[in-house]
Amino acid sequence: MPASPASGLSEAVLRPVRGHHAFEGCVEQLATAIRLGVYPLGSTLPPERDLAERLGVSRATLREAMAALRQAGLVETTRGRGGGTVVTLKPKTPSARKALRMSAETRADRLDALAYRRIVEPGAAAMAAEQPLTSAQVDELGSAHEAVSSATRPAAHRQADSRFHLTVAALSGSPRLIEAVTSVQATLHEMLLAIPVLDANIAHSDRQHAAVVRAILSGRPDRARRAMAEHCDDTAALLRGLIG
Amino acid sequence: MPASPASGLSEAVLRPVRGHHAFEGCVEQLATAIRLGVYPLGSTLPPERDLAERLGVSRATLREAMAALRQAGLVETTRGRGGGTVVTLKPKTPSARKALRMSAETRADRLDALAYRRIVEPGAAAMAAEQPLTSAQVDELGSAHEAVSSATRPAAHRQADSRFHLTVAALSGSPRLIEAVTSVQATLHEMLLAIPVLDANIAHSDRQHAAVVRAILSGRPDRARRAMAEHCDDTAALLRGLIG
DNA sequence: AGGAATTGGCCTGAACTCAGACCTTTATTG
DNA sequence: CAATAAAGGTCTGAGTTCAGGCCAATTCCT
Repeated sequence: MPASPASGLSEAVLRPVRGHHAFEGCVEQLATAIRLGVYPLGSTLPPERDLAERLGVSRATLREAMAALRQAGLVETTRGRGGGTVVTLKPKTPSARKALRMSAETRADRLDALAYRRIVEPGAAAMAAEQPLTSAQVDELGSAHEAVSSATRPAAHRQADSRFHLTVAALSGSPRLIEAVTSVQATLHEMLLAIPVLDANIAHSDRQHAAVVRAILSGRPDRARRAMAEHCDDTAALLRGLIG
Repeated sequence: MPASPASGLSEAVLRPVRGHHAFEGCVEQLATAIRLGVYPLGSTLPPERDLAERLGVSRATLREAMAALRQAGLVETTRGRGGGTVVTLKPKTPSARKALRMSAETRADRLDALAYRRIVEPGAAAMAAEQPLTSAQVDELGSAHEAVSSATRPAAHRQADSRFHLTVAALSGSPRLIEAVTSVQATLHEMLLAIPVLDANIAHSDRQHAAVVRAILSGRPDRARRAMAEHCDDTAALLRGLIG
């Protein structure tokens, strides 16, 4: 052995130090947040200076990203006090179109996202159930859940669903988990846009959401984990049919 | 409320698009890999061109990072065919020193790492147990485990332990999980260096490792998850005492 | 009405990063 | 011994990003 490390660890452990240019990363994060409904239609994004700081990027770079979003029609900007950047993107309606053209890499990445989700989202639910929640947090969870079950149009339902999952993750209080769930939801969202919405699936999904909420509110980590795991499994089964 | 999104999701979801400069990121990843034992003392790192590509960085940038590692005494470089960069850092011996001076942020981050670990490592173990393993992978797992239990000096034991956990993660086959475990092990490693090594702890830990290995080799995901969860809990208990 | 505050728009010089070509050193191979 | 291959060492010009200050528009407060 030529002094190189024994195993394949080397290949597995080293990861790109940063995938793309800074402004592309900003575009991606903001566009994802908008599409997932973190910033719903009509809401105003935080001021540029705040966003830049939060994204760890200079204002110049952030503004490049904003320009891209503007040009892509996701947002509109007005100046002056009380002005800002408002979301104008209408959520897309899921449909069963071109779900087929997919490179092997994309396919593998999506399967990985499903497997990863199966681990982090139940974990997040369990952790949320362990936390002592403030009444504001209880309200947030309640309204996030309410928004999903009362959404009528498929597009709105899709966004509300993402928001619900992100809300659960946020309740866990773990920055690492929140990031994990956010990135996994971004991938998931893309996949879900490619399948038609069936009422039966929605009703089923809502029941599972309700079970998760109950478990979290009553402080039962294990039950929350199992409920979320089941939910992930069912969604994954639906999606795996699509992509593989 | 001024049209800004209702919840605290906004603050939670947006994360720095990249923490630092590219070359700092490279230094960090390589130094971590070396300290965790991915590249043990005396081994040769991959050629610069390979490393640069794997880290997604230009060779110029990678070389800056290498220069930093060289200056810090972690590696030495020789030219010509068969040359390269070899690891010269001797693993540090754990000891109970200055574990006290710690900012509130650091403390919170470490607690988060422990909580996150409790979710991702058991998940990785379960996933590894689900995979059909090649005989090469079986060997890798075996020798990683063997290295831990047969290590005599505390410093070597520490590295072997990290390698063991990374190996389990690598067997899961999920890039996202591997990254999660790597980053969590980096933080954990720092913490573990600050506590003294007790033979009783090591023996206990080794028994748990063995249980994890058995469960993975016999293809029992649930058992693997529980075994790893128990192991994480015990380590965490040890560490939480240290950091408050 | 007038001033203060908030917000996006813009500019500049310095620092960082990239891609790729080319050079030098050293070991292997024929 | 000469040729080749494999590795690190160096250079250059272009593109990105940064920090921070200043400007312009608009609303809020007195």
